[in-house]
Amino acid sequence: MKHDFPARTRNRQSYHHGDLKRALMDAAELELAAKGFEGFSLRGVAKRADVSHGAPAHHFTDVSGLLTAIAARGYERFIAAQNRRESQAGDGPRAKLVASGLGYIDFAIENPSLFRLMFSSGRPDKSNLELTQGADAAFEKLVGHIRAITHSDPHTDAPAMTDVFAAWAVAHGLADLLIANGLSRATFLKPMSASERDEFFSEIILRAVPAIRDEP
Amino acid sequence: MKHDFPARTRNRQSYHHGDLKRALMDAAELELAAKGFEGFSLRGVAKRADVSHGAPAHHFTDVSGLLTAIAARGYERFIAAQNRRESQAGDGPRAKLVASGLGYIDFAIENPSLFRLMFSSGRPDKSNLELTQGADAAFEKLVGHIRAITHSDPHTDAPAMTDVFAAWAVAHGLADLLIANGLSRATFLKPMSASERDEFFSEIILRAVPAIRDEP
DNA sequence: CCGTTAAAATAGACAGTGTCTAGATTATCG
DNA sequence: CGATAATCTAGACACTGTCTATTTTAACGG
Repeated sequence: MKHDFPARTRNRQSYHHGDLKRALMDAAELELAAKGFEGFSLRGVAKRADVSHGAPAHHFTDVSGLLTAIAARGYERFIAAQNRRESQAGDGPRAKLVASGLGYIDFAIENPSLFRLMFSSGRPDKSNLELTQGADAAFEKLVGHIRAITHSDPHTDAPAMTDVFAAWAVAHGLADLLIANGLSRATFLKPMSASERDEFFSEIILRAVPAIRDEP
Repeated sequence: MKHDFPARTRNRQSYHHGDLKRALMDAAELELAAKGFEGFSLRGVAKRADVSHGAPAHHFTDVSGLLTAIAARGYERFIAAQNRRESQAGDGPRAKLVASGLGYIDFAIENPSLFRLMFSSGRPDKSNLELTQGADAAFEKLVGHIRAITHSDPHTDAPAMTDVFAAWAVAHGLADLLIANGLSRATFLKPMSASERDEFFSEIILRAVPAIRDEP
């Protein structure tokens, strides 16, 4: 016998958790937001879920597996953030594109560590199906906006695909610079209110897809 | 007596290294390039420099100090990469701006981990003087390009500062997406040669600063 | 309902990490 | 030449991720 004292040192009704997988993902998001991307620890996640340090392995294999799951779920919120902005936006396809970009930036500001995990780290397993599905969905959303503006399919029309990447690069660049605090260089001109900031970003996003490409 | 065997187990002439600080920085860049940003280890750097694991602390305090120094030195190469492109470019200020952006991207592709360290990680100490000087120099370089195009000073003229951030965001977004492999979505249309890729990026960068803003 | 089997969760061990500290070695300079 | 400071070493500590044996519980076929 290895353990000569009761194993149940944790305050939980049953030995089995019931829904540990989800609980671990919730705990992992908290850990990520609290400790940041660098200080993230698998054992810290286990502590948050009030579970032994080895428990996560059974559901996620290793830390990369957990982070992959977190990143995949992140795409849902990522798309939700864009939808939120789009529903508040005006009608035209350009307005929708701009709103989508603002949602992109919203998401980065609200979840900087998760954003970095998803877009700027090699940690999630990019061959994971759920992850690639999330990324594909986000990409196709953007593709749809450009199609609505240009009336041509980016998947077969190279100039339209250029528009896709121009818009993506601008939104991504703004978001990444923002959470790296690079924009503090801009606001020293004058501190911006929320609506001023939206206006500032909107103009920059609009430049990515020149009006000349609009189809009536 | 604590050490009962000769302390000099390393194949070096003298106990003192001579130029350990520089040697550690070189080793750290190798380690960063080899193990990537995640797998970077201070002890691994010490091994590369053939020095005890505690030696780096004397020159850099801790791992953050070493990474800060690496990031600061990274700006020199970052600016050099831009200068290389600018010297090959045509005359006009727009051509110089585009070249600078292509250099931005070159740097990211050639040093992806270093790029991430500099722009997308909280690890370097941003209050460090040499680091902020490097970042400022890079920023002022861009400011100069926009000033040459618009003939107005971004530091006092808000529209010109908007141009600065538009150009910065586009270049940064393209670079960051590239090293995250996001561009693989574009090249499935057709694989691009180096010059085609330059053309592709150039067009996108140009959109950031509309021609209407040119001053003769 | 019971016994067997699979799943879920535990705690211990191991190598590796960053940082701290005491000690050993050497350069520097009055 | 001798004192002092700088440099480097090696051991310790707490922490990390992963592996393994073990315990507890759920699920399910008879």
